[in-house]
Amino acid sequence: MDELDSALVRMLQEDGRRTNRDMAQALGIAPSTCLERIRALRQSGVLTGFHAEADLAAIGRGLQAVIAVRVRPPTRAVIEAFQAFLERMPEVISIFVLTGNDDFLVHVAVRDTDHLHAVVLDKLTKRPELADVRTSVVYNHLRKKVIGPA
Amino acid sequence: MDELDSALVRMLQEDGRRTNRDMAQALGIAPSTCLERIRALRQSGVLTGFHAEADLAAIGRGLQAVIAVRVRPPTRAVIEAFQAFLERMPEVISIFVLTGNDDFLVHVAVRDTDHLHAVVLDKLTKRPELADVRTSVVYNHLRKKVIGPA
DNA sequence: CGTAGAATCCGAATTAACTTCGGAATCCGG
DNA sequence: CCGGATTCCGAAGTTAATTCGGATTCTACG
Repeated sequence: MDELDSALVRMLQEDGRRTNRDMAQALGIAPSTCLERIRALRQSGVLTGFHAEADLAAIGRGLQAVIAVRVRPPTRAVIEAFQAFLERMPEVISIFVLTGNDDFLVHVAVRDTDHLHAVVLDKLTKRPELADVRTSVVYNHLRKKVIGPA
Repeated sequence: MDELDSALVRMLQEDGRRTNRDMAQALGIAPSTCLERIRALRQSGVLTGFHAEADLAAIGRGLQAVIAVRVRPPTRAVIEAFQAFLERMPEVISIFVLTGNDDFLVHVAVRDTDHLHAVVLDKLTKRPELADVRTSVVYNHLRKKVIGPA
């Protein structure tokens, strides 16, 4: 993980389709060297994948919310079962498992408020282990693409 | 946005480096057609970008937390200034602007607990508009890669 | 220092993919 | 049924990815 590797990670976080040649030229190294570096970064688990990002509104899911959830009892079995349940819900796009008062923070993307209401009332509150739910609508969600080393 | 477009978005969300030829073959269309479809999806804003994903632990930021923040007064000027401040913090990887009791949910990735403590005490609580902070450590964060239409 | 071994890097050649574009096919409104 | 517009295809040309043998650099140890 030298300066070259960091630069490559940064460039690929910014644009996952930037060509190998282009990056090699930007860094002043040979394309074959650049390719080998990136292969090593993948192999070693620094780069975990490449993904396209889709506009949520464009695919009919323009409303986002975060739902704080408390489950009882907060045992491993209950937590893991509830997490598996969340993962299978198509409305869920991200799950935080937390310390503190709430056990989960569930990030959902839905069609509209009716859809959101249905998710909370018809899916979440159907679960007997669910002890408490607080839903907040998301006005805006910013996600940083480039994340540098500490 | 027909069935072909949805399939392409799904495939590229899963693997942003999947080749055009490969996807064309999987869908039974010509590579040139496939390319044109993807160009149109980008042009129309459905596909917003391609990004590499890096392992946070591998880049020395293995500890995540979500910080619920309330600012006073919750005016546009204050909210926007605080958001701009958050965006400039390198520890912040994602920001939710919310309805409800808290105004922001700040997702941070830091080196260790000392680093987290420093972020909260030395950066956030330095801001005079900050009225309330609650920090929760993240045990686990799952992010769905493939997000289908509603 | 000097050296041997390992790791890294390079560059040319091969392979594969992207991209363009003219023409055929299809769709759709009148 | 017809005309126009859109979409789709496939071949050709361009560019990029990938491989690999040799040269260079680094490193540990005598």
